[in-house]
Amino acid sequence: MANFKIATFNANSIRARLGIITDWLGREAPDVLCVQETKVQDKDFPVEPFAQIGYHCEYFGQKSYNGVAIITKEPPADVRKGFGDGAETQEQARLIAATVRGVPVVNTYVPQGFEPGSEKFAFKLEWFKRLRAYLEKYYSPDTPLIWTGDINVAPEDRDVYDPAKLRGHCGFHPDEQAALAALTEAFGFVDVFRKYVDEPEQYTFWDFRLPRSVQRKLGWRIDHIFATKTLAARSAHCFIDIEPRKLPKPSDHTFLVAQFDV
DNA sequence: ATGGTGGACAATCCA
Repeated sequence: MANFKIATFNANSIRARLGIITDWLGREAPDVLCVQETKVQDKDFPVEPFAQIGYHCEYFGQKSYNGVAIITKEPPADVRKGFGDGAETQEQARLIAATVRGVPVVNTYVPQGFEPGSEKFAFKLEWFKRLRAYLEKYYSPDTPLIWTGDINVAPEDRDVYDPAKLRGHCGFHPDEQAALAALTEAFGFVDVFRKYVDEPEQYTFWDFRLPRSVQRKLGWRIDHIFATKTLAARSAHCFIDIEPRKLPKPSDHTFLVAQFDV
């Protein structure tokens, strides 16, 4: 069995974080890095810096906002961009899928949702239903599949810094947790990080607007790696790499990594 | 105390 290493990272502009990402790839050498919020049109995607360190890029972007990419050592197969469900009215580049070394990977940037009661919040809840229909169309709960990315929902109380205060806020609202749970239960998804780490205060996101949020542990665990049961049974490790968050110009998210024997 | 900062991109929008 060979080791399969996958990571996810919300870059908040792939061009602004290029050095952070290429340095990290050089150090961790994953088979796959899934990126969200690339914030770049396809014609301007920085393919060259990745090619120079031996990585191939598949990307689906738009001007200024959103944008996702799958960066791999070996060129992937079966690349798909967007839901393709006809409901992508205003351009919303939030999903890219590919099969890497035989492992199907779906990388999503789930809508942030603004605030409960808003149109954006309703769009976010609906987006989970569209994702479920998409997954049921192309994949099966009984075969290996990874769903990863910035999911923009903290599943449990231990996944936010102050559950009593934050309950009902966007990202930690019961309706969002129910929407996520409906999808994970439908597909039997295992939260791979929670297979290995039970402790609270394990975060992947810290708000830029809160001063010294990392040092004060004011974080959220909203980036996830989900695997179907048959694949999760072959997981070997999962961890949050906090080091890039300590760099001078970090993203507000950090890297989440999982390994499988496949 | 309803702010704060960062990025894209060219006045605000998004997170």
